[in-house]
Amino acid sequence: MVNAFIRKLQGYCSLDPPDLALLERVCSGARVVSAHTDLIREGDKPGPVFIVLEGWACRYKLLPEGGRQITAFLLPGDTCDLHVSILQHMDHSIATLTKANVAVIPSLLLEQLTETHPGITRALWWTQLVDEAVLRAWIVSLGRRDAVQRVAHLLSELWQRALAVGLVVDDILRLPITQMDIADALGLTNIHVNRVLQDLRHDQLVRLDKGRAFSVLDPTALALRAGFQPDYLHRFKPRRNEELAPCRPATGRLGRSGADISR
Amino acid sequence: MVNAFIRKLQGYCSLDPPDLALLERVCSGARVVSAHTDLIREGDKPGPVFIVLEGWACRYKLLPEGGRQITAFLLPGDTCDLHVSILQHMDHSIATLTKANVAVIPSLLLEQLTETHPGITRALWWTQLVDEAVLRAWIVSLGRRDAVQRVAHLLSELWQRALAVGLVVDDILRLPITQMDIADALGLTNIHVNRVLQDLRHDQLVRLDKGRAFSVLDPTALALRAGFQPDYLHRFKPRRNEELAPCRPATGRLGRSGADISR
DNA sequence: CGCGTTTTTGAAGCCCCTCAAGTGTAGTGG
DNA sequence: CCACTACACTTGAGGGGCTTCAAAAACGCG
Repeated sequence: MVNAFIRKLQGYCSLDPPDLALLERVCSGARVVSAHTDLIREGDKPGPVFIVLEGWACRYKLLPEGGRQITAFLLPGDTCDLHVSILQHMDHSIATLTKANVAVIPSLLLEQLTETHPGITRALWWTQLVDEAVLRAWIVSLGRRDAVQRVAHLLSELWQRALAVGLVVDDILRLPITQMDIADALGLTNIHVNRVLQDLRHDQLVRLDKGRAFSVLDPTALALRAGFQPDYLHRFKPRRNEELAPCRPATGRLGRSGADISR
Repeated sequence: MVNAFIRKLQGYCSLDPPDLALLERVCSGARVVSAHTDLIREGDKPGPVFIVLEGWACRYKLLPEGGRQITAFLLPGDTCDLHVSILQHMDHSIATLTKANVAVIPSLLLEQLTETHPGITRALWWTQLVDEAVLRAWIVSLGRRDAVQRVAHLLSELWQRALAVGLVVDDILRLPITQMDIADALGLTNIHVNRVLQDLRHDQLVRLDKGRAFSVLDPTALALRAGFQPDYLHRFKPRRNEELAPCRPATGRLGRSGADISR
């Protein structure tokens, strides 16, 4: 089976066979990292670029008061930023949530790679734009959705992203994360996340499995509940659950047209 | 006076005189846009790249139910993403908040520019990394800070960014935005923002001026109230208010070291 | 089996929202 | 100059969603 990183990139762009082979080789030197291990910490000098090949990780920031806010989940195929190395220090930490298989690419190597392979460069740009779009969607959830919608939206997003890298098997996505992780991602308490999940379970949208992992049962109904519109993930390859049609939001206060601005 | 965009880039990197002249020329064809005008809308096909030279703008998303969530404020010197043009459609809208002066750069021109001028390219990478860091800080605010801290943090961030482009005059930063805008940015109601601002005014941290604009009076105390740590803005040029020393947050649950991962 | 972690349940309370009204300010036109 | 309008800001009362605190049950791993 092709690795998750390549599989994800192919969801955005068509890559030439030579590019594919090159990426395959670059990722070959992966190493296993146990669960709950920091790959890099806030304040550290940025080092190599990480690519998660198996397992789950997250970006997070700690508050002076002791709280933790997760700002992104990294699934297999996800990377940390391309150009972090030009910064003096990390402004957030990255840690594994489960045992993970992580490719470690020297930033210099990646730089050379992008300079000589425009196809790969373009695919990486795409992933970065999607990462930013995900951050914005995260903000919308935290700012304007209630707890049920937040959980449903997060699960819907993870479902779509998991589909893209083949993490959904038998129509089931197993989430190897705790309710505490979800709470820290959504700005809630684990207690309230628990109650929300009970609601969703009662409505047959998710299920709690053995082994501290729950599954998404009905992604369509879940997306409906969340007000989830998958456009922002910017995938162009056909995906399942196409019935989640993008709906244009009602026009708001800022109604004046700016069409003439562009030209 | 040099334009805000160039001034901002110089806060990150040293640019050669020829690069400066080139940027100056690229920005010369700016146009005036009246307040509350969409530069581009969610769903639109991405067009040219905008650079705000004067005035304020914001990125925002509308919800199906009608709410608005602002995900970023664009100050003079700020741009929209470099590579948006490779996406099929915008996942968010960008609108002016005040009357603004906006440079409109064809994406093709910008592409050529970056291919031939590595210094400019590097500076633009930097701004993009900072934009992402700002998004993450935004998430932390929405997820883990109460209303007073959120407002104080936003004002502190805007203060620092305004300093970088010379928007702070006589130790005063005028914010030409409404309390509604702040509310839509912070996931609050305008009513509650109003009460929070009254608290901050009572403590002599901000002031309400004539002409629907308020000023930051005591940025140091404000930053203290917010738990604001300016590191994430990644500026290397000396800035004022250096007394806001970055403090390393307490180590959290994810304590295991991953130092050995990097090499 | 035993212990740490995670999940679950209950009760009390607070932060912020909703609804509703009222005040102030700027701009417009008679 | 003053009505008239539109918009932003302000104030109050009541309610709900989520938190905090506390403890028990369930699970998983050595």
